[in-house]
Amino acid sequence: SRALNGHDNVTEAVRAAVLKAANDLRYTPHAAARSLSSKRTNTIGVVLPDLYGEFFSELVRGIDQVAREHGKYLLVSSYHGHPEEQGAALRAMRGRVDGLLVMSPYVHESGFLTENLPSSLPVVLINTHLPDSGYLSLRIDNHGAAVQMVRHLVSHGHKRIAFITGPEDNFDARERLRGYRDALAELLPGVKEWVIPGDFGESSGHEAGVAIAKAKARPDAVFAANDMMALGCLFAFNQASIRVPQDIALAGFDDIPLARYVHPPLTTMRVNISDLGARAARALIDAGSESPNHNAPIVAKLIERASSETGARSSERGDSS
Amino acid sequence: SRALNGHDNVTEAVRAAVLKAANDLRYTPHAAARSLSSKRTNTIGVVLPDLYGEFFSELVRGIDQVAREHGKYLLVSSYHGHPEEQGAALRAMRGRVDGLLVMSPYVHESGFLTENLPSSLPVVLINTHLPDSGYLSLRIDNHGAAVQMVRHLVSHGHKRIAFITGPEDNFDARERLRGYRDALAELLPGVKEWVIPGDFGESSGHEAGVAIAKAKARPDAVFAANDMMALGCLFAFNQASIRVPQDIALAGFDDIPLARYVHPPLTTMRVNISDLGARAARALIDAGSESPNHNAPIVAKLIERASSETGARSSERGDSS
DNA sequence: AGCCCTCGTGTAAACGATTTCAGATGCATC
DNA sequence: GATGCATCTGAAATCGTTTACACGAGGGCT
Repeated sequence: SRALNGHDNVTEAVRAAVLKAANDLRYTPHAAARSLSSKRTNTIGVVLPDLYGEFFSELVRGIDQVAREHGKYLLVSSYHGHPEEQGAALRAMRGRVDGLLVMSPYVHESGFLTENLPSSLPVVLINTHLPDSGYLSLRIDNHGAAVQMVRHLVSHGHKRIAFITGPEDNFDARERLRGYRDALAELLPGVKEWVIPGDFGESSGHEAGVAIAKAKARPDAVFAANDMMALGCLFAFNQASIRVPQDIALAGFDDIPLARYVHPPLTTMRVNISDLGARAARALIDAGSESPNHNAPIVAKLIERASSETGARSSERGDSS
Repeated sequence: SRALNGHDNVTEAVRAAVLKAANDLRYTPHAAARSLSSKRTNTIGVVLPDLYGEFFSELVRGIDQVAREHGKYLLVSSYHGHPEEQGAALRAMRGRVDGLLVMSPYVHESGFLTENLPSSLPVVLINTHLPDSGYLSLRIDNHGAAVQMVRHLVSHGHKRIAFITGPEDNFDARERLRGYRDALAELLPGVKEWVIPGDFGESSGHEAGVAIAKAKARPDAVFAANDMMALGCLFAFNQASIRVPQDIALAGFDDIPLARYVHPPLTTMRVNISDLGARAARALIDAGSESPNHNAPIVAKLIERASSETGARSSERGDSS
């Protein structure tokens, strides 16, 4: 063991002999036994609500990158919205991992989470609303991003700005809504908010678009809490022969790959998700050393495209990825 | 242990007492210790070349789904094309997992793989070229899919069909090329093949498109070995004012989400990737019981869209996902 | 020369579960 | 009433490492 693990209290001659023997015998250490005695697993646990879609794919990719740099393995687990599965997943991590990355974007579960998070392991929360828990927590600055977008729309002269919300129990969605409201109150005092319910799905965006098309007084601009709803909305506008951006401006949130390719290309907020994952992983690995910037929220970047332009111009085609 | 693990040789009274005590103490079994003694980890290892992009995201999702149904955990590992990392990853799985799902789409490494795959664990290969290894191996019927696509193009009256290849050392790419050649030889004997090198990247597709645009005699149709290259090619055609499909038909492979949204929507081959992952996981879990259909290749489905239509028609907009 | 300290190596305890094995208890049978 | 058998429980071995500890040899110092 001493020879193989590179301890310094072993003669080079002996080490060479051991190494040769190990190689000859095709010896591979048994990870479970090693973990049991050393109390380290070299594995970090990742507990996510789902694995579907680009967001999680990118998140895991960022985590994986940092993990590999540090020689850590990744134990992933998704719970598909079932709290009991999430609890089971969290508890089953004991003895399996050295630390946990947990994402739980549901606002109602804060008690549940503190109940089930293992106390003995370092934990980093991702985009999870758990106030005053003492856990390290990384999040996207959804509020600031929404403010930024409203500011952009207002700067283009729009006054009546409608907002299509996400699911009520989703923390990101709430923060975006809050940003919309705050920005509106600050930039356009006296103008009433216009909030249309949605659920992040394309069809709910479509319904919202239909509702807007039917309204007697249409808004100048529509800000959807995510791109999929914005696309649904755009589709509804197309069907109703409402031109974007000439008749109505449209903006989304997430910058999904499609956003660049639709007609007109969609103005949206981009969040570097793999960076979010990478920073979370780094924060977990550095846990204890308390780098202060670990807690800084991830700021989103405004991606201006044709869907929010003031004049009608030609379409943009993005760079290839 | 007997009480907690539901063995039947324990009185209900005792079991209840143990369960209560365990609950009071917030006892959680230590996975490493359990694995060491029981020789089971309830974990399956997934070794992939990368985690980037929709393909791997979907693959992992399919695997995860089946794994969760069976109460298994997932240890994922990517090696980013570095064989030494891949070897290390494979060896480090000992004592960590009960079985391995391995994808290694490089044709040149067959010796390397047999060398590093742990002999003691059940292994299922995904889209990996390793002839006569005895391992269970699931693959996509790339050859058949390419044949199907060429058949489709030919049935629309195209005769001069160009093919943009993928990376030379990629097994999928090779199979698609082989399918193109075989179909051409069968359906259009005497017509010479037209193969343009590519590397699966959008820019290589763009270069191929530029080359085709410059050619004195253009092909009737272009079949790209994947959608990204087809999109690059489409972009080049747009720049050269070549109309698709009126002047030239275009087809891709993969059915990435974008394919439906570009102008014109792209004809392509769809592979149910999450199903591939799910079937691989199922095969691994059932390892030993030898269900014969485990080895059946995954067949791709032709998705006909406007980019290969004979007459110029209006664009299609797909259903929302 | 004797002492102490350092360095390297062999031995054994610990890690926390599962599982085998040996008793103990209770019940039925002869 | 003794024997046998089935059932449950307690003790101990086991899994494959790491690490603490003890021991012996060698070198520098007084």
